[in-house]
Amino acid sequence: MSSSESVKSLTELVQQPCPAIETSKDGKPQESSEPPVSESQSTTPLPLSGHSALSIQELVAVSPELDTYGITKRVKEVLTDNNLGQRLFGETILGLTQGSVSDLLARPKPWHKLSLKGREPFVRMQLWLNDPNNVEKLMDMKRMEKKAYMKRRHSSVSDSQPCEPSSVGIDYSQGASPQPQHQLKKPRVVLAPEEKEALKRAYQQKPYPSPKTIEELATQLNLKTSTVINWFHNYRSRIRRELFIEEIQAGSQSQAGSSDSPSARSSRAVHSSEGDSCDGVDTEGPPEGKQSGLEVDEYSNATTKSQGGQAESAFEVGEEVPQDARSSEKTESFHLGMESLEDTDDEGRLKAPRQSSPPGSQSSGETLETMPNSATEEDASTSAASTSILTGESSFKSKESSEKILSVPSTSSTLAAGSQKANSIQSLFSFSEVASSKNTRDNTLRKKKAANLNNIIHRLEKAASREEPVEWEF
DNA sequence: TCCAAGTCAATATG
DNA sequence: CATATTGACTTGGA
Repeated sequence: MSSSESVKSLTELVQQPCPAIETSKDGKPQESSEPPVSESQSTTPLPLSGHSALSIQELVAVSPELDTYGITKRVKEVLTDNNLGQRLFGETILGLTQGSVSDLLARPKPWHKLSLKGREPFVRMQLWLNDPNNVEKLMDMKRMEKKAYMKRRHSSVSDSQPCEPSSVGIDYSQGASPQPQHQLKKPRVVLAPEEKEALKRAYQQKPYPSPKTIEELATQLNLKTSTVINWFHNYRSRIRRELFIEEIQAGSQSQAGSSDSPSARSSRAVHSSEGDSCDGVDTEGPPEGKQSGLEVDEYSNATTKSQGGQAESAFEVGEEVPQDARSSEKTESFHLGMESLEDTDDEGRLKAPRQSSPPGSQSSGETLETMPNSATEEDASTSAASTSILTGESSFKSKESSEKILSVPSTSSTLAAGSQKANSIQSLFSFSEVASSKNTRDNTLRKKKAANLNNIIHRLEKAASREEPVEWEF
């Protein structure tokens, strides 16, 4: 019964552009003339109480499309203007930790790409922005926190505080920790730059590595399998996200007005809307150059660029590529160069802080043990690649080349079926940047896009296994 | 099972 | 101190 009505009012509440805050510089074009729906029921701060959570979810369910980018922008303004931190805001208003808030504010995903759960924080933020007392409330919280802190400092008694989890063992050896026996702490794996590089390279060749491949990678990098798996998951989704924000920014700029329903891509067959951009093609971004055209013509760009890819061909043909590049066979082994780490040695790190020692034996390490400087000094030309993934492998500018290798070498074996078509598709994209010798640094962006493209290709291939893919038009 | 999306929480950086 | 990054975990969908 009340549903329809309450829903409506709630919706309006959410939509409201936040009249209170004076920070609204840009001001939204749409001003709701409706006086605030004094529905009150408070602003339900957090799930703490428990009785409010529900309403939020309902709200999310009926919420109109929100401008996530705009919301985060305003939130950031308000927070900085009032010297309020993300931690406080996150914990108090969103019920999230500082890190999550930071991430959310820095890289909001477009509304239409968010799940119900993912929309929740944005609805909360909007609600908060609409609350005339938002800042004050937070300030109060801040004060209270400070007070509590001070109190604690002066008297360590603290009756209402369990005194944290510290205590306990008091003195641990801390230094040696000879045997891995205290799993309670888990050191938190920190991948070395070289390891990340190797993984990225592996990703570019195979965004979705098979279990077997993952095993190999793990072994060769001396990482736990789960770490490799997690890394791929995280990398994939983070790359995807990077593109999202581009999408948002680009969108908000060029085509502002118009109907507010950017979402609905409504692609006939593909709901996945992965299409979010096949634009991936590099957008040549001069370092920090502010210029850049935020046009949406990237597509044209893409096409143009793609054809320039012949340079790549040279690469393909070049036998430089250590063996199997084109004839891999069963043992798909890739070669990820460790990339010379500049001059500075490198040896040391090998023993990263993690103690990866799978239960039981294992020790397949063998060759890769400590390969860094040892072999490969420069022989590379031939032998090297054969086995270890991490070998220095410096046969040639691996850096650049490998970065845009995207051409899944042979591998016809794996995806047999749709592979062929996929190949053609790939050819369409073959980027290949010719000389990028200039700013070799910072191709990160390009790299990411390329990676994403590969990702997309992979999906297409998968989807293609069903029917004739030839239709794709980009 | 795999994957993606959200998060957490440790740690890096500023 | 604050904010940013990132490996791992959780949840929910095929």
